[in-house]
Amino acid sequence: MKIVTRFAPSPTGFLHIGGARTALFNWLFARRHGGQFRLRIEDTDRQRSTQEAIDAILQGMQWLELGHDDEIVYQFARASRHAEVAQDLLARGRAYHCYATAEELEDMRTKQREAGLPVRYDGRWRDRPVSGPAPNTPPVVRLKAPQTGETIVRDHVQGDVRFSNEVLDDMVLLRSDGTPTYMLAVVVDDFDMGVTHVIRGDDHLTNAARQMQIIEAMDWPVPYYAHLPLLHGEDGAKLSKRHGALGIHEYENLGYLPEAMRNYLLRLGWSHGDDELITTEQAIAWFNLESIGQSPARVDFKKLDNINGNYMREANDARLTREVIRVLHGRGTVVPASAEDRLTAAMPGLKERAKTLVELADAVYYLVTERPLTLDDKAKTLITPEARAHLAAALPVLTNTNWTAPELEQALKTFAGERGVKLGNLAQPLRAALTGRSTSPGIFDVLAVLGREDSLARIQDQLTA
RNA sequence: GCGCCCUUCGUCUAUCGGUUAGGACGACAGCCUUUCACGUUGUAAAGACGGGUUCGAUUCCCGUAGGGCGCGCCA
Repeated sequence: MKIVTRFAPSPTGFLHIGGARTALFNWLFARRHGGQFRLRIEDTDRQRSTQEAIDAILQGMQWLELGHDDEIVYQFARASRHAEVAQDLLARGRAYHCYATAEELEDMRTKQREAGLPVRYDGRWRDRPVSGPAPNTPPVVRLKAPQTGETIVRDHVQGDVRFSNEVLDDMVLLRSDGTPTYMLAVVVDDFDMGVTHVIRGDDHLTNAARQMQIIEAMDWPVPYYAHLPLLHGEDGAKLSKRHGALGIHEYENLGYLPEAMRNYLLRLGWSHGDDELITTEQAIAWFNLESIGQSPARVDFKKLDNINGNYMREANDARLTREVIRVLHGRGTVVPASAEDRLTAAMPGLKERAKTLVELADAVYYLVTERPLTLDDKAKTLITPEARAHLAAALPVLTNTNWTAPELEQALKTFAGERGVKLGNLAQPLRAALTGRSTSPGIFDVLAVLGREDSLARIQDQLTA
């Protein structure tokens, strides 16, 4: 069987972390089986769907590198096909017109609530003879759902989930204005797109039962279902802006690498023994529905940071240089072209120390700023009169040393030994003078990357300051 | 209210009836060290509760509690 999965977001907001995970799982499953991963924009809610949201979703998926196959399906454009299916259902006697008004239904629900009864459509138009007087209001089309027996969703994550048909009411298929509802549209589109596996959030589990009723009324094949437990925020509460329901593009701005994000998202609900760092290639080889957990997970930025740090260290230096320059530009920082080579040269030492691109950008201050440097507070305290004396004395030694990290190290260690000063007491002031900060990559690497001229001048700056 | 789902360290998770309940993040402590990281060693840390089934339950069943989702002419 050719496997087809789909990601079907509604463009009423940005792509958040939960949606991104759903997209990832669908993508992985399709890739794993050499199938197709399709994208469908569920824009049938004309009031709330926006082009901005569509763009945000597309950009988010592009950033995550989750490429879809085939054309994007825009659900609204398929309204006439949906209506056609509704007519078909009507013709088969599996659906009927309902003339109840919104007010009437609201009234019905209120009464049901008050009486402590389950809130659902009571089927008041289900068996009315068509020959009766047609009311003035335009009707909706409702599914004539089975009233006895049960509908069983055979879910790959949740197992068999049984719903008594008594609790599922006759859902609206076509609104009074002739437009399709979500329930109908999903079923028709999934069928037309040849979707074999529906992988989506847990919040659709009950919908699955209702959708199955439509599918069965049409005699269509029921897809395999996999409903993913929802994601919660760090505090366990529902995902909200504070802790995770950020648009996925925010994670890009926060300085995360897409491959790290994928790894993190994958581990939220899916596992492969004790493996934590899982490359996308491995994920494609290993991904399966059986290993998806059944309980909801919380987002944890600490863990994300850690994973991102791991990927940063593995990342290519030239790439990180490009990325950090991009972040710097975003901040309005001017990066001289000459700094690019320095950045790349310093990258091995820099990336060891950063968990995100943002941290990386913070750390490259000394490479993209022209002297004289402005020292931060901690660095200032390192430049004591005694430190100045050490630096002054070291200057001629440095001047006469071959400018490579190993040779500089050798020279300065010897110098420190002869002077009877601990290397740290020399290295820290040196670090302050060269980088303007109290922390940086190894000081000999800093010297080497900065070069003789700039290094000596920066030290000189602190002697005369 | 009705229906459905979920419940192992603070967090993500492993375990597919028999383990000293494992790993990772985080925390704490040590080592390494020119700073910060990295790395490394170690410590603390979990089966919600109550019943069953079984020779034996974290694991299977039921109930309770807690959390979540759904119950629209929204998606």
